[in-house]
Amino acid sequence: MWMEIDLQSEVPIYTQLVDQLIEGIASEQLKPGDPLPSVRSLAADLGINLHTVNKAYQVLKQDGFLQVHRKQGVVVQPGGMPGTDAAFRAKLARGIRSLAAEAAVRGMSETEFAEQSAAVYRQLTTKGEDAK
Amino acid sequence: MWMEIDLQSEVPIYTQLVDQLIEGIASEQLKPGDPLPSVRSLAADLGINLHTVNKAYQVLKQDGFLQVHRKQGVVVQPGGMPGTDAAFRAKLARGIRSLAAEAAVRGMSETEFAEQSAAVYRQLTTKGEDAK
Amino acid sequence: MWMEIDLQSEVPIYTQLVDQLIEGIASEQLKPGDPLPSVRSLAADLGINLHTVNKAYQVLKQDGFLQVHRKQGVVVQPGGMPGTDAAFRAKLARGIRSLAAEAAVRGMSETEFAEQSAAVYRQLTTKGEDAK
Amino acid sequence: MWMEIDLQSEVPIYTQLVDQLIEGIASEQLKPGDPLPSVRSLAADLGINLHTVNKAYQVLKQDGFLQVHRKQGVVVQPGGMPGTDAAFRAKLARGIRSLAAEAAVRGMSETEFAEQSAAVYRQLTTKGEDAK
DNA sequence: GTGGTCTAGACCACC
DNA sequence: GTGGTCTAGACCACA
Repeated sequence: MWMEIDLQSEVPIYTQLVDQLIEGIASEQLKPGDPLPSVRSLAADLGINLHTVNKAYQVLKQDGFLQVHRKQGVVVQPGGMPGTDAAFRAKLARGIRSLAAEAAVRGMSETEFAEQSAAVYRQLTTKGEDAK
Repeated sequence: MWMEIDLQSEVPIYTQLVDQLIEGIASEQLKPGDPLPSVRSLAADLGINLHTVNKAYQVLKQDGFLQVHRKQGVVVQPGGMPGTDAAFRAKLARGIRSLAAEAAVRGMSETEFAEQSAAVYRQLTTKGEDAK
Repeated sequence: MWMEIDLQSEVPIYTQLVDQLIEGIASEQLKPGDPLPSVRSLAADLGINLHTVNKAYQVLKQDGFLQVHRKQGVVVQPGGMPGTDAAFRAKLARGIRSLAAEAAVRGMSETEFAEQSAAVYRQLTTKGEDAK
Repeated sequence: MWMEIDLQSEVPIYTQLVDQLIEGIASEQLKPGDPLPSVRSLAADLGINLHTVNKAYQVLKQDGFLQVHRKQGVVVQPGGMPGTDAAFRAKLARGIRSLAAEAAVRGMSETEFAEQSAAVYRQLTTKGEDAK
């Protein structure tokens, strides 16, 4: 598996997992319908507890990014991803505001900030190209 | 004081304080050298614990946004704000990556995302105009 | 066969089967004495496991809705259905209580709830009319 | 605490907790803003694990029935309960359909069924009167 | 073998 | 003291 966990990080392990799985979908390394490793095998691969993996899967299921089948395991949501609903836009605005404020204080200009945002977005969504 | 605390939020109170103080500096409602309320008075104003305010001030001092004098109290860093050092750029990239990935998955385009970033930045830095 | 299985559902497949067979009897699409498909053929039709179909049949046999003959196969109970015994009334009360409580909390009135119950009952028992 | 857990039941403990808490709100034994016991104390009271209590609280928080504060613990949602949204109406219809089908098969009439529904609803919402 | 549930015990951040 | 997170190990229902 192409995931990496930083056990020393202050950000919870399950959150790291959630982020990386979303990035995997964004970069099309994970496509709708693709199967994901079972909680047990992924936990073993990463050297963490299966409950931690399970929590990440539950969060993503809750948000509509994954489906958990009774027996076949976990798959990437096949029928289209959830859109930019109000909850997400609020979350996005909050996240950007916090980052933008500190960037502004540290002297980064509006265009620099916007370009940085665009650059990170582009890098993410074209990461999958390397794998081809 | 123009700060608002959401006790129900999942984000720690001291973090909300830190964010709002940084936003205050970004919008120039707080200028270099400006005095900040004492730990005691701010805590009383907001109805929160002394330790919580103190922690926020310590974090901001640590990052170089504030100066804490034993006797004269707390002031906004008078000698220029810290710049965009490597640590910040890393933190910024991480923050944006997480947001950008979810935005991409939810169908938001690169330009939409960049424009949203610019819009939030602009709104922040021009908020102070109202107060004039 | 007119049954539909939702593999993504959180409710077990065998429970979905049980429910739909009971609904079939309620709507008189299945009448006392009617033969049911063999475990093998139904499993094949629905693309599920033999054991799953078998478990559903066993549950229904246990409750007295079906008769399972070693050789002749499975038939809908010919000699009258079981009545509203104490066990069922308890199960019914438990089920309704859980639904009614959430309905009440969400602001649905008693009459609304009762009418919804009646409406669903009526829809079920008249569904068979279409097939005629 | 007025809750009772049946460890032998096939229904998960956390689900029993969820149901009873919703019933408590429906009967106004729990009013908006009321504090709930901490996960630790409730777990100790009921003789179960704190994680089990926590799961119940998380489910109810997710559905908007509870708020979890950082430190004051858990309280009943003060600002109005969630309404009868599409998700709930679907869940309600599914639940009633399953019960109504079996009731019909067992010979319970539509009016009996509707009256039983109304009776259970009324008993729930007037239970709080006893406590007065 | 899969996820779901439960237990037990631990450490941490927050306040 | 509160909830949040993580680990470890267990049993069960489902398929």
